[in-house]
Amino acid sequence: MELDEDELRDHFAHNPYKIEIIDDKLEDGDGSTIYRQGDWYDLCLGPHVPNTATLMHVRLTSVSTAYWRGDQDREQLVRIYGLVEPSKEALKATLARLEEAKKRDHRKLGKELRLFHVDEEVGQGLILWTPRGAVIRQELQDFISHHLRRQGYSQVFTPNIGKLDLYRTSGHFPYYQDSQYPPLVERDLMKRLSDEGCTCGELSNMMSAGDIEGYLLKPMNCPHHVKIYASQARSYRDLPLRLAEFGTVYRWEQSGEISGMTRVRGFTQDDAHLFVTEDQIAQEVLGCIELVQIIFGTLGMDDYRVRVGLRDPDSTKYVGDPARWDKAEQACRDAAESLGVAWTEEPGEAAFYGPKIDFVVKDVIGREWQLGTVQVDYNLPERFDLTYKGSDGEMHRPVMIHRAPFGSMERFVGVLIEHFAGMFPTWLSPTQVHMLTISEKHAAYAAELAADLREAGVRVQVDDSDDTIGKKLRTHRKMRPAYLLILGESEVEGRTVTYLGPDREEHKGVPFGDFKAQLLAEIADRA
RNA sequence: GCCAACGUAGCUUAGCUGGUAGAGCACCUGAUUCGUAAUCAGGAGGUCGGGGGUUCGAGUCCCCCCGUUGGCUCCA
Repeated sequence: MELDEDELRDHFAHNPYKIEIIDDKLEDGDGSTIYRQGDWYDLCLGPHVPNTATLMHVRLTSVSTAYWRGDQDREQLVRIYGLVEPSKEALKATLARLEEAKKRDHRKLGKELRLFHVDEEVGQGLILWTPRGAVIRQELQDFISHHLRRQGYSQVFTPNIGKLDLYRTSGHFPYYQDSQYPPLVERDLMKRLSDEGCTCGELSNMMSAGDIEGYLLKPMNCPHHVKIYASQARSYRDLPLRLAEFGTVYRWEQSGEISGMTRVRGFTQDDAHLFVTEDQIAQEVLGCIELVQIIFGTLGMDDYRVRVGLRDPDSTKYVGDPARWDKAEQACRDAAESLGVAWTEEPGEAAFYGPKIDFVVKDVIGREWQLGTVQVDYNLPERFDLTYKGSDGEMHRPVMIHRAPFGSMERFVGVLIEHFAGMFPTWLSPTQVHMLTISEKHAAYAAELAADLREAGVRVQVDDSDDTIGKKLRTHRKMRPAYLLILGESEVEGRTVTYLGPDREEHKGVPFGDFKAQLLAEIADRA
C-alpha cells in the first residue's frame, strides 16, 4: 500500500532504523510503499510475492549479524538466513545438493586427500603444501611454464623482501600499510630508537614519513620486476619485455577473512609483468587472455564470469592521472569485448594502480573468487620513471601489464580441488596409479611394473600389504587415484593388468604394454 | 577487525544437572595369503586448544588468549 511521508513516520515511529531509512532515502514530501502480511508490515519498494502460500517450504539455515547498512562503524543487527522452495521435494533436493557441495569443500578434501596443511603454530593463513598437494602445484607450474616459453616470456627470480623506499616509490607504502605485515627494521636502528625511548606510534610515523628505513615483506612482485626492467637502457626493439616469476607475496588479511586456501596471508602468484609500447597493449592483453583461456580450457573450467574492474569515481584510493585511467579502462573494455564471452563492468573493482580484467569463479558454497587477472597499468612506469628509446630517437614511457592466469597457486588449487571434487585428471593426480596385489605372491610382479612406470615418470604407489583385495580397494578409492590396478594370478601369468580407470569402469586383462602406452599418452595430453 | 557458535587421540566423535576420559577408523604386533567398497585377535595412543580463576573436586562453571566455522567489513 502507498503511504505518504507523514504516515510512514507515524507507522515506524518506534523503530529508529526505519526512520533513518525514511530520512535518507526519501525526497521531502515523497511517499513510499509498505507491504503487509497479516498483522506484520514493513517498508519495502517491492515487488513481493503476491501470496505467501507459495512459500510454504522453508528451512532456516543460519543466523549471523551484519553491520547496519554495511558500515563497519555502525551497530550490528541480527540477520537470519533461510531457503524457500515451492515444494517439500524441492526443498529436500536443495538441502541434499548443499550437503553434496559440502563434501567437496577443499578444506575437507584437502585434509582427507592430504593435499595441504595449515598449522596454528606456523600461522593463520599460511599454507604448508604437503607432498601430494605439492605435486599438483608443480604440475600446474610446469604446465604454465611451457606456455610461457611458447609466448616469449623470460623467467626471473626476486627476493621476498625489499626496502621501504621501493614501496614508497611504487605507492604501496604507506598507503596500503593496513594490509601488509609490519615492516622489518634493522637491529641497530631498532636498538638506538629504543634507547631514545621511541614509542611504537613514533616508529610507525617515522617510517611513514620516510625518516627511517626498513624492509617490507613484498605485498606484490611488480616493484622488483620494474627494477629489472630499469636495470638497463631499453629500446623499442626490446619490447614487449615479458618478465615472469612464481612470486610469493604476503598480505595481512583480516583474521576473520582467512579461509582454507582461497583467502590466505602468504601466496604465490603465477605472476608476470609485460613492458609494452602503447601500440602493443591491445595485442599483449589479448595474449594474456588467451593464456587464461588455454588454462581454463585444459582444466574444463567453463563456469566463470569475466569482470572488467573500473575505478570507483567517488574513491580517493587510486593513484595516477585520470586521463591515463580513462585510456587504460578503455583498453580493458576493448580486450574484454574481443573475448567473445559475456562480461560486466564493475566500478570500484579496479586495482589501486589500474583497471583490470578478472576471471571470477564460485566455490562450493557460492562465494566468488577472483582467479586469473590481467591489469593495465600506466602508473607504475610513471612512478619509477621508466623509459625506452623509440624508433624516432626520443625517450618514451612504456605501459605495464600485470597478469596472473591462475591468480595465486593457493587459491587456484583450492578452487580446483572443489572443481574436480578431489578426482583430479591423470596428469594432476598426486598418485596416478595405485597397484593392489591380491596376495603376497604377486608382490614381485607389482614391484616390477611399478619400477617400469616410475622409470617413465609415472607416480605409482604399491599396496602389497596383507589386507584383502576388498579392503585395499576401499582404502585406495578414498585417495582418488586416476588408476587402481588389481594384480593377481591371471595378471601375472598373462603379463596383463586389470584396472579401474578414471571413470571407475573395470578393464580386465589388458596387456601391460597397452596400458602403459595409453596411460603415458593421457598424461602427455593433459587429458 | 566486528558478531555468534564451536575446539575431547592422526581422523570422526560419546561424555546428563561439576566426581576425576569411552568408541570407531587409522597406527603397531601376531595370525591369515584371501579376486573387486571393512579377515580375526591383541596393543599402544588423550596435560580434554592454551593460561588463569571458582570449588574438597573442572572436559563440564567464570575470565583472558589462540584457533576453526558462518556471516559482516575488507580484499593492491
